[in-house]
Amino acid sequence: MTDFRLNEPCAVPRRRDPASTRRKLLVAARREFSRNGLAGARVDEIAAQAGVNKQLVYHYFGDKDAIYFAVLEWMYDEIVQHERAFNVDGLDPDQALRKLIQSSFDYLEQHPDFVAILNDENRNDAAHVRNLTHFADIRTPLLRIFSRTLSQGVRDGLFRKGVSPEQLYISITALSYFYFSGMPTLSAILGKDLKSKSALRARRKHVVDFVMQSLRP
Amino acid sequence: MTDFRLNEPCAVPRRRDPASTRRKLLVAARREFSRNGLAGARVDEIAAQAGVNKQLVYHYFGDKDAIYFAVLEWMYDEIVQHERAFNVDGLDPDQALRKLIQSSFDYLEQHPDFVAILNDENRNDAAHVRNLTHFADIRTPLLRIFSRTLSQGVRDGLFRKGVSPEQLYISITALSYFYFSGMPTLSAILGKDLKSKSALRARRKHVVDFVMQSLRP
Amino acid sequence: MTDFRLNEPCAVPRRRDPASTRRKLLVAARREFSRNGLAGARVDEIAAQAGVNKQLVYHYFGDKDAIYFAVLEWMYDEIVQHERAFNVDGLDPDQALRKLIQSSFDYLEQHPDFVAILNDENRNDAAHVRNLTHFADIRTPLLRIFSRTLSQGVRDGLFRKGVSPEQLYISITALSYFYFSGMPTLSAILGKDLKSKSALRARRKHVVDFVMQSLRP
Amino acid sequence: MTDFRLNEPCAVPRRRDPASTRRKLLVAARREFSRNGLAGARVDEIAAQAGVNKQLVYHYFGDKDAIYFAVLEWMYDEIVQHERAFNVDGLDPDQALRKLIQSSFDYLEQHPDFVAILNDENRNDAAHVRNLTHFADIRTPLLRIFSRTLSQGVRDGLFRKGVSPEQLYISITALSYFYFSGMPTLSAILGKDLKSKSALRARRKHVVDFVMQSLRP
DNA sequence: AATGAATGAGTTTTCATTCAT
DNA sequence: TATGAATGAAAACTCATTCAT
Repeated sequence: MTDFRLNEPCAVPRRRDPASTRRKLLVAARREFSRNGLAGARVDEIAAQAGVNKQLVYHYFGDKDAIYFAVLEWMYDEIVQHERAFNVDGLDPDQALRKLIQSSFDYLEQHPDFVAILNDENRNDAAHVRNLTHFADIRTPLLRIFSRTLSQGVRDGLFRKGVSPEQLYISITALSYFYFSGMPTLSAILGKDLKSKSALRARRKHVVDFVMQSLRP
Repeated sequence: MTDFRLNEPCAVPRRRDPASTRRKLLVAARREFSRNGLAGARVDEIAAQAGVNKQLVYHYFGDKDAIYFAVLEWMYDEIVQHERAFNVDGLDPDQALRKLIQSSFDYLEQHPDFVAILNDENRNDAAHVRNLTHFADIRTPLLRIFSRTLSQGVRDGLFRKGVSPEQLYISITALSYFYFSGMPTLSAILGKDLKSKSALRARRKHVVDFVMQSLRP
Repeated sequence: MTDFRLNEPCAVPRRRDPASTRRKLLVAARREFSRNGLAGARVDEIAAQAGVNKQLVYHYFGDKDAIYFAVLEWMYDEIVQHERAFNVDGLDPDQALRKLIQSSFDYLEQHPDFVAILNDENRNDAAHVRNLTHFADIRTPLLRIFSRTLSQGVRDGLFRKGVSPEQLYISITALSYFYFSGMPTLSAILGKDLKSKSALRARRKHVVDFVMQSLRP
Repeated sequence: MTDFRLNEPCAVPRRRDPASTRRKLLVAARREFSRNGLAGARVDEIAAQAGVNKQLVYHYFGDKDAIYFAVLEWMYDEIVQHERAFNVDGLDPDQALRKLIQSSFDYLEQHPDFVAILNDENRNDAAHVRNLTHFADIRTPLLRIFSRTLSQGVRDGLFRKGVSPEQLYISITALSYFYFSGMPTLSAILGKDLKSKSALRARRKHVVDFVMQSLRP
């Protein structure tokens, strides 16, 4: 707003920075969509939060749906990147699985907007997510790790037989995801604050234990 | 259009049936809110689906928020009633817990609109649910059953020690709830239809097994 | 605006008069569309001119295109009615044709908005007019009269042979229509006011003479 | 994107061709205005069709109205040039008039965008056309030819007396102009394709005959 | 001369809500 | 109790125009 460097007129930073504008819009949109859902989100609010003219939403993305879609793509890219970075090489199945569970928990804790937006998508029958190019590819790396870890654990006598890797994948996700996604209602029902440091620590431990105990031979 | 019985102008049957009208509005509203969320739902659509005039929404409920709240109360009553009817007397802890898990799964399967609406509530920080009178009471009966069953199972040497009944309650709910709530996205990720008869049966079995195995001493 | 009959509370006229509202909207729309074309017309302006809330345009018609279409239908009905009322029975071909020409001239003079809207339609390739139900029916009565009058005049030795009734229909319309439709430009080119009483009288006479002279045997 | 010839930065050929750019914009604008009218035309579309940046419309012309005006001037110049090239010297009045009528018909057939834009101008009360410098001059040459031809024909006993050259000018124009301007609606009414080769030939002949017959003594 | 980002005012359309009967 | 007209505020989206490079 105020320019503090009087002697460097050409160094005035960030006037006309399309990449930055686009990014600011996406950040604001992600926030707005996660708070209010697709239907409840306001284009005006997105622009205001991004600190730019409303028309730029249309200039960069086309319409409300399109920027929503761009947010989904962004979230998707983040996850793919996160999972690509994930590495359990050298760990025994027990350690690998613990790490997987914790990683899943931590990711959801750190990305509450992801949880919120995904819930809205699911209510809407994943209408947009379906159209993400190669969306299904998301499963390959993670499921492969699950499968390999599980079968190796079974072979090593660490895990019991008969557990489907897909069901296990759903269950591990469920145990963390629902905690965050259902937190407001759960807090009301249980009458306690579930997002306190200690509550989070307790839940994280419970999830790991719950799964590992279930897999005992 | 034209009434052919001239002598009984008031005998025209079923025009004016307040109770029925109210019920039809609630049914339509539940459907509309579950499909589109609070923000996305349309008062026009609710009235149209109920087959009555839009003004009656305001006549019976006050405003959009109020009918949404009425839907929440209705859902809440249903659950309370369902849980009140729930009975594990005479069952040993193992059987009781299995029944609890299955019951939870079945209830969610049969009430997809409940799942959808609750998700929207959670995104909105449970703003309305909080205001349900005695909402917290919902926990008492169910948690008491959990606690009793769990501690008795531990005492009987059927279940391992150290599992918090609250965490167990969350986990059991999570394993079923997330399956339904995340179904559209999960289907896309896993590339299979999760709402088929066989998929539902498999998941139900997995959830019961997963929990029971985890509780082994 | 002001109610002058104080003693008849139930006679207070025109609060809630849907038919009147719809009519007022149509009148305002016809005016607005004729002045500014479909693209240039403003829904706001239509509502303001009708003295009602803008939303009523959508309530009664759907959208801007729909009220435009309704205006076209109205104009079409007017013409059909006008032509249906047209009667040359008992007149000899010469008199009948003169009457036809004058009637055509007079109708266009009295309906300048018709001319303006039709021009816009034509620029837009008659996109809407095409969809008027039975639009083609408009030709039947008028063309039939032309054909009959013409052939009878030929038979009676009043008119020369070899004139196509369709060409004649187009020409008679053209001679009047273009005068009104092109009036602003023509006035500028010729440097005189073409809509003055005397100019109109002169043109009307010219058109009749021009056609009748042309048909001489 | 990157220029690889470091020593001839300005030698990049044909980027920057002001005259060509201006021309391309005018061509695109004429097309756009004729299709959509002044109100319906889009500056974006004009630039896109011209294949240049939108800002150049403002650079070269000022604003939307100004480029519209430039199109009118262009059309006006074309007509003036066309009429200046027109020559009936050495022809007897009969032949001269036939040539005039045919020329008028042919010009309109070949310039449908002229017809479209003029219609829009007329709906708008010729607001822009009025301001064309020396616009009225357009009449001088053509009307003079009409007057001379007509009076000479009367003198020669070829044409009847009492026909106003101005009315004749309007009528001749009307008979051709309306055919093209009203073609979409007329086609719909008459149920036939009026722009086919044979239909055009028939109309052209009819117009010439119609006028010449009318002028018989 | 040329580009594309950025702006603000406007324009259509939607929607919850109230009014009159 | 029931209906449909009517309203005003707000929302999405458009568009001519200007700015910065």
